[in-house]
Amino acid sequence: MSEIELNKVVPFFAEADENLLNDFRDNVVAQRVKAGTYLSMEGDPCNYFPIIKSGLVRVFKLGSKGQEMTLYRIEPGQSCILTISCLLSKKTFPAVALVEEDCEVLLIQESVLREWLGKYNLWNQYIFDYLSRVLFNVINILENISFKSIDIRILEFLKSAFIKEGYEIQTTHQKIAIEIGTAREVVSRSLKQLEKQNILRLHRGKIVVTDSEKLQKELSLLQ
Amino acid sequence: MSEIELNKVVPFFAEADENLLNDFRDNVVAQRVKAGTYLSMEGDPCNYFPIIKSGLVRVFKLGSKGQEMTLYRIEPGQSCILTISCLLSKKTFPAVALVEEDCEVLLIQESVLREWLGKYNLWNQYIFDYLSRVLFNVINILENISFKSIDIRILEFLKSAFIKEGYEIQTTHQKIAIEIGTAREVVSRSLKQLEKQNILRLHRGKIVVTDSEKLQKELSLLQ
DNA sequence: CCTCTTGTGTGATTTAGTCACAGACAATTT
DNA sequence: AAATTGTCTGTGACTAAATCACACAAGAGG
Repeated sequence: MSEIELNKVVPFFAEADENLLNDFRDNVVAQRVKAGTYLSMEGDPCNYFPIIKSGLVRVFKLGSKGQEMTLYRIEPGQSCILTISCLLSKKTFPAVALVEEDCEVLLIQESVLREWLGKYNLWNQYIFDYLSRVLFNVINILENISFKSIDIRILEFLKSAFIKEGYEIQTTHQKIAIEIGTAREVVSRSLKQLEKQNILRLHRGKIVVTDSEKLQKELSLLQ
Repeated sequence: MSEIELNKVVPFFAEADENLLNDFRDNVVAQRVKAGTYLSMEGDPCNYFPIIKSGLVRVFKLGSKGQEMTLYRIEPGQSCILTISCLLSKKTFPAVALVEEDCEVLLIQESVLREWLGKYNLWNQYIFDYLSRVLFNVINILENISFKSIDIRILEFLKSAFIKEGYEIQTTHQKIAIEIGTAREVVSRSLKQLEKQNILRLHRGKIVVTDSEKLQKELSLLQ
């Protein structure tokens, strides 16, 4: 893997010295993984530490009746922080990691990871940074679930989806349910209400925002 | 502070070298804090990194209507991992830290913390360890809230309280509610049911377990 | 013994989650 | 073009949990 390529994928390599770069090149195994495959299931032992070079992975909790609760996503340049925690504390993986978009994954062996943690401070920082980011994220999810109403959570989801995708939001009610941690029917009913308020129009696999200001107003009204 | 004292408080100092120990002695400020004081509130900036030498601190999320949701507790030898994350990522504290039992707190300045992270690997490990422990804990709370019924969560609380305290559990319904993240009335009603099943007897500020086997049986029946 | 604070009990109501289906839409096959 | 299939959406009925609004009880301190 060329140096230029590395820099693009993992930002912190821009600051890395020769030793770390060489070490990285020598010890990393690249692998392609198709969308739909499970990188790990609840209870799996962790042997390799993965960095996502391209693609998208969703990490979520699975309930006994198939309910899902998204914890975080891994984007290019990021890594699965739960895997690191598991590797270092010798626990098993406490969630499910599912590839959402075809991935190129860089794998690093446990022993190598440990060695690098002792050797390279930059490496420590990189991992530390993601670990606290995920912790903040999970605490935020906990806050949403504990203290905010379904209506607010759906409006917030729509708002951020609107910012990312624009007026046409490509998603299903089921997918929204998984993101905000509730049941599909609940999402359907709440969306129907918003349609009656002329904030949006519902279609199969698509939501069209018709009045983004009203959406914003409704949100600030409720919270 | 003597070396012997340090070892007792923070286990990893047993393995520390002279440099770290000296550095620690030179840069740490000890402070006493009374039960009931708030170490930090939501949105506070973090300036010092605290290690709890004695006492007990509860870190929790506070909802808009005063609802509380315990995230984790800090026991002697442990530190407030959220504070570290905040210090290093320059975010504000995302929760409330309340002293439950009188504390002796060791304070370390941000600049010193950063220096040590670069210098001492043991120090990195210590922080890393707590960070992932809290992350696992918060994910576990999330799982409980999302997927488990109130009855199960109360039975699990009682089980672990029984293991810690024995047949007489000194607590209030409100405190249980805060621990498992629900409302006081919900706890009262569920406990009343358990009393009707002759699993326990309710008193003011105290719950007496009368049939621990039945408690265990009920728990395995439900989950 | 009275007063005040803190803790508990309970009905009524609202919100959210679960269960059980009925259709609806779109892609593919016949 | 019609039939088949899988996925997505809508909705009523029911259950679980949270919220609201009190009444009352127990114990601490004067």
